[in-house]
Amino acid sequence: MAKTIARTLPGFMELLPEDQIKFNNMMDIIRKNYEKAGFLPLDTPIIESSEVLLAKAGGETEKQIYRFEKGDNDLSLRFDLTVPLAKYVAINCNNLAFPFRRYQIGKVYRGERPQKGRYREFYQCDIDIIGDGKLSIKNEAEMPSIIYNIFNELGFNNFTIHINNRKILNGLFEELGLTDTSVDVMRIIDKLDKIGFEKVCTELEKINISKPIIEKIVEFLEIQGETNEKIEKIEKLNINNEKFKTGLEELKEVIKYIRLFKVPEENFMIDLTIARGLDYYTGTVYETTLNDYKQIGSVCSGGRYDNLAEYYTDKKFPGVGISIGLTRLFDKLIELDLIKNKKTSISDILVVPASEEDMEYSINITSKLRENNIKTEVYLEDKKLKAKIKYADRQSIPYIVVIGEDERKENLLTLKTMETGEQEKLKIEDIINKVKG
RNA sequence: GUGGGUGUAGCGUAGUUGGUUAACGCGCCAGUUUGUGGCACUGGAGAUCAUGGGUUCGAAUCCCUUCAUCCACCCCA
Repeated sequence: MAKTIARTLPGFMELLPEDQIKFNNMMDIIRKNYEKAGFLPLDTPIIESSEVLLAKAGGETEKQIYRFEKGDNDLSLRFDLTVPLAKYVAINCNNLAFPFRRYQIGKVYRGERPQKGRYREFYQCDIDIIGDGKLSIKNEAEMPSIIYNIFNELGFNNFTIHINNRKILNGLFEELGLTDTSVDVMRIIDKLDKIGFEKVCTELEKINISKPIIEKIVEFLEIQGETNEKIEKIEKLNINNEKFKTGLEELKEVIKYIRLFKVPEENFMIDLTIARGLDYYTGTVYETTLNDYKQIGSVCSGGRYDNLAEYYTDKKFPGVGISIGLTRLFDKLIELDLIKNKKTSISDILVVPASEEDMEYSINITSKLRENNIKTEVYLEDKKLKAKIKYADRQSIPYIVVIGEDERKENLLTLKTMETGEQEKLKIEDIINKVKG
């Protein structure tokens, strides 16, 4: 029979068990930290009606969304977790306690040309806090503290959470008379870390921004110093624009509470150059970089938005959220060989019957070990002993228990530590203690 | 959507002034070792050189087609 060529679509991540274990470990850390801060789990369907997903029409999402028909239904795969959240809140707002703190970890889909670090299916790990009508700005300070805890636990210490407030930039643009082009200007500024000041200026010239104004923008973006210094310098500019002033006040308050949430000074900074491409952010915005690996780009981004569910309801739901693009993050970390090889096996012990006669006894031992919460596998195939041991080696299982005629007669088990090759005959209780310890 | 690169065993590559049986490393399987994995040694399996066509006495190598894939831009996580 002619066989079909087995292949995985480009842009889809598929891992070997060893890497999948590492991936799951990262996801567990993220989930644990989200729950530690009191966020509630949420899962929504991967498929939604196109009407709902595309309520906010236009632009890139429409181009990149996977859309299809099944019968008369016009369906789409979700391209982020925020839009489904908006729908969910609009439907369930009467049954939710506000502020609603939810986390969601799930796959999202984007039909783009795949390339380095860009996937068509990838995991997003989101948290959002949604207010009913109002939401305190203090929530915007809590987000960085959660980011801090996660990246700390993931084993990075040299990372920076960049913080800015969109109102500051928008206010500045207003003051400079750039109302029509502010979105474009924002997008160009967002590329600063990638293409540098010179090219940003060229790009700005291209969209007909005059040189004196470009100079003013650059001058503003180049403000340097420690957090408090920066705030002072911004204040000294005496820009008399309401939006700008509000933004600055908000930024000051967020900084104050970030400190209260115990984010160390070296792990956050005011960064006037981050703008974020997405248009729905209205206030505070965040990006997080690993400073030793800046080429990765932002590993966790988010911000404040004023009206989450505006396309589904008249009620106002302001919110703040962040998202970790886990698939891309993992991909980069693997590429840079940055994931510490803690443990790549699932089982702690492989029970190895020396021959078929030892099978019954071995299965009993396996059950006992499992009853004691030890992750245990038993090798059931009729193969040579060396093949059985090789299996444990391949799976990086740290211990094997060999059971043969001698062991059964003596009522002792041979425990072999794979890494050192040492082996000793022990009672099952001793093995349980040793492996657990 | 725009522009560029690349397709040779499972993976990574060598082989291009066209010349017999396509080479190497890793991996895989077996044996040396019938109660012991990694290391070493020995042997083995595995490739219609992406596809279709053309040029030629002769094509992995030159030309064209198609397909696949990668990178960059756009945009984003």
